[in-house]
Amino acid sequence: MSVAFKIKEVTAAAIHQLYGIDLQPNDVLVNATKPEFEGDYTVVLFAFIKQLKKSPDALGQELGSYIVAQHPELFTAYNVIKGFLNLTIGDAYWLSFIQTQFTNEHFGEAAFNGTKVMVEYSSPNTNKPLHLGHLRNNFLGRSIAEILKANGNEVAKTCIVNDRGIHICKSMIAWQMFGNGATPESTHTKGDHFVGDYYVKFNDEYKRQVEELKAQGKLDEEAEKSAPIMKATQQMLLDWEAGKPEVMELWRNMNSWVYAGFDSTYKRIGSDFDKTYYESNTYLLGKDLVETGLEKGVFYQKADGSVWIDLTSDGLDEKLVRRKDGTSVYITQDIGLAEQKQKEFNAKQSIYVVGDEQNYHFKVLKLICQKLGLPSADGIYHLSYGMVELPTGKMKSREGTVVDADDLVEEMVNIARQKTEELGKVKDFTAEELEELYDTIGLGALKFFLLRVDPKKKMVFNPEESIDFHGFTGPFIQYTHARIKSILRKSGVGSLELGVITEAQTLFPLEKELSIHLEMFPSVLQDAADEHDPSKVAIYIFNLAKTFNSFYTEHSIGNAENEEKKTLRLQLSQLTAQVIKTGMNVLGIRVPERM
RNA sequence: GGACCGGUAGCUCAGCUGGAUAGAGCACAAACCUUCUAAGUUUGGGGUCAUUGGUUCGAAUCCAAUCCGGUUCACCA
Repeated sequence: MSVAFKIKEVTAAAIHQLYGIDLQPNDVLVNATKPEFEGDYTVVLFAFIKQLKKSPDALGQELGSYIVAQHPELFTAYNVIKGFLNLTIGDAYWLSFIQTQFTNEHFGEAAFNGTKVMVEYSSPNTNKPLHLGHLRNNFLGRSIAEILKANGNEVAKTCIVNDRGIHICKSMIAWQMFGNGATPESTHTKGDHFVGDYYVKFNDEYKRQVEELKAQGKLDEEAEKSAPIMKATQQMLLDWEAGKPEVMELWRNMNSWVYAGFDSTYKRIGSDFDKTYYESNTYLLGKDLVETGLEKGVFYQKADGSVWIDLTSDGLDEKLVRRKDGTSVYITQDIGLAEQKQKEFNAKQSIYVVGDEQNYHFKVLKLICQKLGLPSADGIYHLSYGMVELPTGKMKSREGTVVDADDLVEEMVNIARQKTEELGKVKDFTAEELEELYDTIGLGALKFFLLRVDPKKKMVFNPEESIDFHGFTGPFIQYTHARIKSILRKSGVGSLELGVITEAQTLFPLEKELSIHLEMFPSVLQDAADEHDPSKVAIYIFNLAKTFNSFYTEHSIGNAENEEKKTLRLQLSQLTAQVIKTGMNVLGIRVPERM
């Protein structure tokens, strides 16, 4: 349990004892004490003064003296300023904390709690390669899965591949028209890029045909509808649904190229899945649930045969769940898939990592599942994240303003290579070790950049300015880790064989500050899981690294004033490195031993 | 038009269950490597927290209105 929470408990208990008022620990507001005041943690008293009819100062004095007297093992002093009760934690507490945790490689992680959670993420279309937006999705999904694991959950990662539909047929048609039998192998192109190029070709040709028809005097809408290439694409979708052999073969071929491309990108960025669903297998799911819904009176049928649900009483609209031709729509498939996943995994919570433009969709999905009384309903959680935008606005594939995932990863790794070479600190590394280091740093910079921002918020990426390697960045934290490891190596101690601190000693401010930061780690991990927000971890780790670097600059570790101090500082360093490693790992970022 | 999200330093972002003088990083100006990794540290300048009103001991945070930006409300997925 964290000290901050203990203070809440102790304060609530004290108020109960002294004034007979029952409080929950979380009714007590506890903050870190501002640096300009004496103390470590501050209890904010204003909330209680009305109820207790006491002046803030009197209440603070009474509470402070009571709490300190009751818990001498924890507190050594208090002071009251205005309505703030500042408490000082004794050095003995921090020393004991460091002493008991510095060898704990799982510090911060919770014990297995038996809860099953599903995380669905990535979910690409097979008509074009991954871009920066997908990277945010993949990093978020992977990270939230790791954060949940660290909090004791059993996590299953899933992916739904959107491998069918009109957009896939567009690439297929364009390949038939312009491909001349080319393949990724024959053109030495990565499969997903190869197929994506035909998607672009489709759009170019389509635009050309529309212009041509308009020049012949047709109206916009008519031209768009009657363009031969669009008609051919629509026919192809019908042929696909009918299972026409040559269309199926082309479809399988093109998808296999895309999958090969995706696989190599996934491998590089560290995305993996316990189970992959393909929409071509799941798009018919949910049909039986439409019948169920009709029987239960949750859905209703219109005169033309289409089936709807009326959500106006929930403040939403009417929503179609089955077309008049009897085919199902997106939401119906999703309901069906939710049920299928529920049957397969029986998870308590099912997290969907999907962009915020689908907020409405997931609201509706959950609502419909609840109205149908499905077991999956209450576990549905939409982890909604904002778009990654360019300074000029949204990325648009049609306007060529998309930041390609593979290109960006490559660029980041190249920058890492260049900077590492300039600094020249790892000249003795083998070629393989160097490549691994460049990957670690380049991808670390990229992942940290995308994860350090609150997922809910949209964010801006400027391709003109490369992602930084200084300050609030992945490499800064990786560097701090490598630096600590270097110190530990030079001090000639193995990780588990540091001495015992026996004497009570006085902590310097930065030693204490570092201890306080370290002690917060478990509650930060828990908070990140509760909020589904990896940025909490990113921000925390950054502040920890910054605190360590100040501590490092101020105090010598290997040549400390005496053996006691040396032992303490080595233990502090060791635990800091451990927390950085665990924290970065849940973000999906590796930390090097040297850089 | 309805619903939802956002607007904090030149830029990118924290802070939002109301609490002490609103914080980081980048950029800018300067200082610090014969001793543990300078991808570092320290210092400085930089703010009408979109606007207006309200709630109260106290508002960047809550409420209302307004302005600006975004998303969504498809027999697309």
